Amino acid sequence: MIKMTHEKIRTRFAPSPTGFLHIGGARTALFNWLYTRKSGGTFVLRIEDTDQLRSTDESTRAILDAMTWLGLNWDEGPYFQAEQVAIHRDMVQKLIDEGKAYYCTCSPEELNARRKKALAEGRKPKYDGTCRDKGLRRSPDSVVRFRCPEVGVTVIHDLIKGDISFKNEELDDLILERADGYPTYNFAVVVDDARMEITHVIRGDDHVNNTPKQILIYEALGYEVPLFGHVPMILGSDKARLSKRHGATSVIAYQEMGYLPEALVNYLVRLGWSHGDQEIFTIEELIREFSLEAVGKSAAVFNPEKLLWLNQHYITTCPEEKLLELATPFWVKKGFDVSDRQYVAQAAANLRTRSKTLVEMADSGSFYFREEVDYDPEAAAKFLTPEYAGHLEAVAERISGIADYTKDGLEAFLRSLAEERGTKLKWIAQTLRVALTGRTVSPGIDEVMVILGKERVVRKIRRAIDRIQAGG
RNA sequence: GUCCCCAUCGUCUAGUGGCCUAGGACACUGGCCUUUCACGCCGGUAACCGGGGUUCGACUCCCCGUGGGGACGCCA
Repeated sequence: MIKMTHEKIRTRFAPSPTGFLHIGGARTALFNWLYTRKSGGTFVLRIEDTDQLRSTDESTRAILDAMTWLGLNWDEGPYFQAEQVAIHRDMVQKLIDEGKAYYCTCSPEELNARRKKALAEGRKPKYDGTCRDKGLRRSPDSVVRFRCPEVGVTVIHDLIKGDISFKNEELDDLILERADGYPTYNFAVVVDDARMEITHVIRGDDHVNNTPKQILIYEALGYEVPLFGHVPMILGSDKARLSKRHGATSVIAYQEMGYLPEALVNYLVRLGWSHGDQEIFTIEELIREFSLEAVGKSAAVFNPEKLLWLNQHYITTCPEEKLLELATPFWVKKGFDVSDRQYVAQAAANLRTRSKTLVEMADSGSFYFREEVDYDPEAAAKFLTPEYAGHLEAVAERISGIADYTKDGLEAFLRSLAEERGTKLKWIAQTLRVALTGRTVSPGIDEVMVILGKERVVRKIRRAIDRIQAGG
């Protein structure tokens, strides 16, 4: 309770703007966000755009949009790393002045050749120190390398994985500043995290091997070393790193496929983190219960089926007004008239228990919006026949006389009609189903009739009868 | 190749030395409900990688092996 300001937690999410927000990145951002919200800290967004060739504004935009969609709001930023080059250069100079870094003129080609040779000979392909003690000065194509300690051990006290130690001799004299004057990732990330006073660095565990080098740089610069938490990777069904081969990996793609952000967040958080046997979490619960200690240490396989299940859960349980908002755009995209909100809301409510995604809902509910029924050939061949035409005629004739035009009233009407006509409800229901929806699969036919309303029902039945009389 | 990490049902996981003849969830599956399809309800199949220790007692601790992942860029 004392020194609150000093203990305030500051985290960051630092994507590089070279593509869309990836599922894995989204989970990392989510863990950072939850950890920060739980502790009342500050969540910083920083765009790592020091790679001038690959960074694009479109990617930055896309990443911001995806985070917003997921509800991962940030408190500071976005900061752009490339805007800090002057500071990065000062820091590099400081290291050179102190003898902690040196200029190197080995060409990329040479380095590549040496790397290949080392690998072929079974050695670790680290920089061989050619320029380390040459005392070179800056030149047009020189780079700056870190003078890495050759003895000693560097240990990471990881919040998720526990202590991890590395022998410094295994580490490399990594490049700090490129020939183009821009800092490399491992240097820029240290300077920026330190300057932004990041207290907890939560990131993917593919960064574990970079961490000892970064710790050494923090120390060389005289900065305080933050706490680290490395979250395990997300794998595809073949246990290989998740990639496009395994299906959609972009967060926005899931939005387009009709997933709810709540579902994706809930799925992602349970991939690696757990809280007893609980599967469904509200955001409030997550903020309350989340902890890095409960994050597992092993990589997790991405399972689209479970995501689908969660999506269905959120579709079936969200409030009706919310559902209307969610579903409408997908029908708009199909070119349907959605001006009657009441009608759209009823259609969506009617379809929610049988839709795993909003796209599925929009597809299976198209009949609600199409005047012309799009008959499934097989279904029409089986039910839109002279044999069943009488059922349709009867319904069309009697429908205006149905006083209790509700689900129950219609069910009673159809049952008595079946009895009257000496058949089973099943045959009348299926025939009606094909006439009204074009398919043999649909929501309960009485519900469909209620939502469609008498006029539409009669029009569709007339059309079906015409079709039968025309001989299919 | 070297270094680092990991290892419970097909998948996500619970489990922190005895409560485990290992629990939940997804998927799969049998049944019920039923105007089709879903939903819902009831039930089922399915796992502690292998070998050594430590201990009265190991899924839980230690070691080795095996398997998987990651890193080894003037990418991040």
